Amino acid sequence: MKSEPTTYSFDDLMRDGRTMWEGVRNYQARNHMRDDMAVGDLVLFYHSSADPMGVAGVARVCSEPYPDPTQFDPESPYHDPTARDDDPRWMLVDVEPVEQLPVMVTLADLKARAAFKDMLVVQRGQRLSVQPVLKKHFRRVLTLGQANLEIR
DNA sequence: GCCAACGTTGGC
DNA sequence: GCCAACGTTGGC
Repeated sequence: MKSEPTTYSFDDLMRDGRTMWEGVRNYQARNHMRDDMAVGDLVLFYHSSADPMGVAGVARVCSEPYPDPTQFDPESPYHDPTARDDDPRWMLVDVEPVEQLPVMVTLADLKARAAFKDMLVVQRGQRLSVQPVLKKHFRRVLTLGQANLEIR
């Protein structure tokens, strides 16, 4: 999951303990949250448009998908006037922090390694803010980031 | 600040 | 249903 750290960083998530992944307004990204994520799934938290860019930490999905309340809020920058109460358009999940990576794994790191050649986030023009990660890539990021966490 | 990629909108 | 125009994302 990508976030611009000036908007919401991994540090912010650690401070908050939990957050709604609000504001996703892309159908494919929404579908990943709505259809492909389950409570307990681990997430790579990626800082985009930042210095440095890259994976800052590991988070975990901690809710079922539910309607993004900001779509109904006229005050919100994510307000969607076409969304109806009885037919919500945008869904989200909550996430909680698991571990900050002791060593951030930057986009440059990912691009420099053949192991990540087929990882979506390093592909040119890949803008999806919520995207699937192969287990082999996830493991490798944990290793490079010197995470304490291990996954099976 | 630039611009390639690419999703969405709306006229036809 | 096509596709040009337009807006946004996000790396550089």
